[in-house]
Amino acid sequence: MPMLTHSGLWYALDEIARRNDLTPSGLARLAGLDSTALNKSKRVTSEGRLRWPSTESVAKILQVTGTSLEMFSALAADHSPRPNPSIVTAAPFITQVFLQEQARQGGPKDIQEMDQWDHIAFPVPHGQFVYILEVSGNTLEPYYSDGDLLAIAPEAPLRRGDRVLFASQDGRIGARKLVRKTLESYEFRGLMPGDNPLIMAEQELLWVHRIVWVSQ
DNA sequence: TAGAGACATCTGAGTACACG
DNA sequence: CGTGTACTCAGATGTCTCTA
Repeated sequence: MPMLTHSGLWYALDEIARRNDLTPSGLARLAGLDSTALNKSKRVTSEGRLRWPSTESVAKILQVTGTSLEMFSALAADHSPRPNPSIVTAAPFITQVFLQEQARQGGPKDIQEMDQWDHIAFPVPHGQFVYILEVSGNTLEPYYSDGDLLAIAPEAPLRRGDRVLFASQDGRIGARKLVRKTLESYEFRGLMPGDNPLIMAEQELLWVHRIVWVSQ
């Protein structure tokens, strides 16, 4: 169960502003709050104590932007810290368009062998190989939007509740939460409560990789 | 538009007390 | 003894104002 963290909550509010083409000040005004209510300076006191927006303020922001509580929770959870992160200085950096093209061609099965892409720095669990996927288009919405970066650990063991990225034999790329895996199939759910389950046979899938980090 | 300080207002924990 | 209510007050959040 993801925790609602201070950074995650403020990240979610910033993301809601960004997705509505607003600055934090603009979002605050739109919600009927003081324009400085979402200032960076109002998030931590001069003594270093974390400040949290009231539930009333959050409710107003969700209402005026038409953002569901589920979406807000998902945004905040996406920014929750992973346990024992370490800084990986380099990882293959590929686009969703490229990944989809590879999936249509029946691959790639072993992304770790790819090394001709850009590299960036980001935090991931220690010692795991990862690659960075830049989301393009709207095929992963509402979970991930154009320009989001996902760190994918293709060799990480899959566990119940993991967020995963998968490629189907017909070239589709999808993001879901893994509910269970049997010998013959995978059962997924959407990242939002109430999303319909998705059951895919093992032979329908090219690969299923664990999402270990998200930067939006 | 954002940052920062001062101040107003609100919230909730703690406490005391009454009542069944 | 358990529960409900009223009160106090420290701390937290929101607003105002000024500056950059």
